[in-house]
Amino acid sequence: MTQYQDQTHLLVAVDCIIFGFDNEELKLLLIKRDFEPERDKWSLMGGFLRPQETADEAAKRVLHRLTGLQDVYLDQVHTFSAPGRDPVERTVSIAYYALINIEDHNEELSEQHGAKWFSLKEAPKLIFDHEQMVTAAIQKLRYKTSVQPIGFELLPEKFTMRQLQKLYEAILDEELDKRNFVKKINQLDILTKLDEKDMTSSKKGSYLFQFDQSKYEKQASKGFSLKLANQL
Amino acid sequence: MTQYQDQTHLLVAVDCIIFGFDNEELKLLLIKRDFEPERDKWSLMGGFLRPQETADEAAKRVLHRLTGLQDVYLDQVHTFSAPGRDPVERTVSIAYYALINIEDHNEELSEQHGAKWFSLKEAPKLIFDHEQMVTAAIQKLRYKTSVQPIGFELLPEKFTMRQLQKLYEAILDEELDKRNFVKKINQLDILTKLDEKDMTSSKKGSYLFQFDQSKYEKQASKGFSLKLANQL
DNA sequence: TCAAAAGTGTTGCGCATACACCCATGG
DNA sequence: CCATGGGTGTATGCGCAACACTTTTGA
Repeated sequence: MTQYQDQTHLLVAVDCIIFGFDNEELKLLLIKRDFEPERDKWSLMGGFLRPQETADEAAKRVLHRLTGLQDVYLDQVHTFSAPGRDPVERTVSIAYYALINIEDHNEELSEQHGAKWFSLKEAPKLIFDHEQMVTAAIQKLRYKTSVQPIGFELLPEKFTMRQLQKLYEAILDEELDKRNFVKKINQLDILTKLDEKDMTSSKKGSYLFQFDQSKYEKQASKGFSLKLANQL
Repeated sequence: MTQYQDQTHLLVAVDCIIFGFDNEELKLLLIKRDFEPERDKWSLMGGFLRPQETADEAAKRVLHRLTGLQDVYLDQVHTFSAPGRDPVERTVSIAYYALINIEDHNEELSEQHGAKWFSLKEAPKLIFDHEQMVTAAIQKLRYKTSVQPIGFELLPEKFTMRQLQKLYEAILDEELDKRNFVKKINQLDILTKLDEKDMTSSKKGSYLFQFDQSKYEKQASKGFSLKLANQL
């Protein structure tokens, strides 16, 4: 049986672009590298692919190690393979982005890794090609958001319309009209309006909503015909 | 300096989904595997990543080997990494799709590889996860086509509106209205109408058009605001 | 003269956008 | 009672989709 013995074997890694949302802007969870080269520089959380796992599983593992979270929304973005991208040794890296609720993650764990949230616009320089990865991830997130309603992973279970709107504004980086936004979301018919109100943001209080998986699936099967963003 | 010595090294490959167009439907260039396992089964053209090349370069190389073509339109689709996907040895594969003019490729070369064009709908079973790759490639191609005018790579240098329409219909797998189509393409303003006519398709003859790179760039910088497909 | 493909404009409707006022309540 | 954010409806215009007839000419 033919073997592939003469071929070069390479390191394969995953790197995770971890998005969070603080009700104002999109955030990125970055870690401070604690080994050479580039010690103390900021970087994405990553890890090498192990013999018996898929890249998706590796990304999940890496994410769990940093945040303590399971079942995180993950999406493969792009694979980076320039020979010199990691100066230590050639490594092909598969970039993933993750959407997590910023409140949920285990702070102890992430502190152990020297992790910190940065707003997208104030993120520090990153090592290697990690900034390219972030750029590609945002683009993909934006695209996904504009064709299908994702992003609820970034919010608490119960949220107000206002929060959701702020989230979309942060992802798309444009302001949206309050009334039109509510109309669109309601047309999507994937949320349940609760009887509860959130009283922290105003005197009147604002209704809380909840993502409804079964509604979502019903609508998804019809195809989301609704345009959430002005342009892709 | 920390090294990554304890980590598993893997084979990394690229696989190419090669699209062509015969004025009627989308075609796929497949090769017959001439080694075990799965000898004589149909497969995508692929190759292993070499020490000093990026994945993009590897895809170009593989494509050149099969078709004799240089400077082919290539787009990375997705990376496949299931541990058992290649039974010989674990291989992570980065899938690319390529758009080529079906008339252009070197037939000798492709015959040497036992390559053959198949219409998308009549393609044979493929080895490993290659069918998944094809599916993912079509989706990405469809998406790209609907947000920016690509696909001219699939046509001869001079082509008729009718050919272009057929191409879009093949990619999007839906019928388009002739008059609306012409309007949309004209609005894009990226083609030059020639004084020549193609006389092979009808008695009247139909005008030939040519893709105009400089017009394209001018329009691209404004962003293509035009919707070519009904839905993404 | 007829068959076959090419070329061309108009209308109506649906959807997205733009826009402003009242409500409820805590302080 | 007032300040703050929450919640809601309508009118307009544009862009997309639907639609049919005339032209050309080779056979």
